[in-house]
Amino acid sequence: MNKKKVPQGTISRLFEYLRELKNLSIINIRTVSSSELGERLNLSDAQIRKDLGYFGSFGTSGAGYNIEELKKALEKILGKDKAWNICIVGIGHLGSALLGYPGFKDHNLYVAAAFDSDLKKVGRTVGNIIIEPIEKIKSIVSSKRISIAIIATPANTAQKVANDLITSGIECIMNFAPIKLDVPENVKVEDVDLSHALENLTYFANNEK
Amino acid sequence: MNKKKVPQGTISRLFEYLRELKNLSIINIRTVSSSELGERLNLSDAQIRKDLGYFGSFGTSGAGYNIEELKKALEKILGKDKAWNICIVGIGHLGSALLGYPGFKDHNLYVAAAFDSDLKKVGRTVGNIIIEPIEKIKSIVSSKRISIAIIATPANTAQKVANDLITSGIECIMNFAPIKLDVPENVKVEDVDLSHALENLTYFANNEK
DNA sequence: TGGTGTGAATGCCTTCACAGCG
DNA sequence: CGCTGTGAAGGCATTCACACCA
Repeated sequence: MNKKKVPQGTISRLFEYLRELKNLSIINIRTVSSSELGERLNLSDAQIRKDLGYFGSFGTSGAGYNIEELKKALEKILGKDKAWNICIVGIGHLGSALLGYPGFKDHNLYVAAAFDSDLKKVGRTVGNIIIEPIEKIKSIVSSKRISIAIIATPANTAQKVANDLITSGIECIMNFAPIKLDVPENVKVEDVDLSHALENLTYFANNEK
Repeated sequence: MNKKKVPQGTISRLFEYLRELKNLSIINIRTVSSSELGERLNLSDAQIRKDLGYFGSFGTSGAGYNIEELKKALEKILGKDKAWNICIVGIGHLGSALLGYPGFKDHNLYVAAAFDSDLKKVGRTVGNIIIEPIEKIKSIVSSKRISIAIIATPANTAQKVANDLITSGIECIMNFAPIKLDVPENVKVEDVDLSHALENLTYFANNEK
């Protein structure tokens, strides 16, 4: 078991492994080798063994990995065995879609609050969540023990919202606004800016053909 | 001017530079140095100079970069001076939100078609786009010269959709489905899987505190 | 003098290759 | 014999450091 820093991409790949293990489990396969798994995911066998190596030894020489065991181990590593409260800030087009997103519960995530600065929206119910005014972030985030926030506001208010969230003790932010948020080191930001992704594509379409 | 392979992250950062240059331009600043720009974006000055160096020399020794000039240069490099047709496949919660997303036109992107496999949805109009049956992908994508597709279908149909898109000559795919698409080398895929981003966050919340 | 452009150094991640184990 | 686990090698991206230029 290696205590060195785990590389960026390793965590994302562990989730891919877990997804694929579930698929294999469904079709009643019991065991898989790193090369079989790699072939299914377009990754090298060495990559997979190395990634797993950061967290322990899960395989059997000559036989590969027991799928049920590895699944359990990965679920533990990745925090899939616990539930998390999340909130969504900014209930525009995107925020509304997220409020209705059925995939959260698959990951043990529960939308515990929603906020918007527009007083016309405040008080409305979407799904079974009441939209709260943005001023209540501080009280609600801490009282409901929300650890993950999704920012779906316009760029110009995102930093202010982030600041409020941080003083309320948020741990993680998923940021849809097209700006780089300035946050302390102990807060993790995951940027999911649609424009950004699209921009990468237009660059490719423009240059690589 | 360097002809070597441009690193992964450089393109994304060029877009950040461009955004920030626009902000500076608005407040009537004419010139910026790599270190000033870096401070605003939380990046090192060397990083910025290196990134720009892949495409040419845009600065003046001792003075920094002329903002208007650099803006124009970046827009050209990044293909922001052209318009692109896109389509959206899978008009569920997410696909509908994307159809209503006002940000596309900011990037010169035009939604030229929408597809869904559910015949109850086919024929409906969202915004001013008629939802077409998924079987028409091949004919419409090529006839309307669509270069970018957004896949917002469930995971189990995403690969099939991708195959259809590829045979129709699509160049770029933005993939919201939680699977790794298998595509030829000349097609660029940008994964924007919400689950994936959320998973990274739960890992952080679980382990780094 | 202040700031660019860029080879060289560093550091991180992936791939290689193989000893060792079941 | 097949496959894991892991040091070593290799490759790619970022950072350093400085010659050179306005």
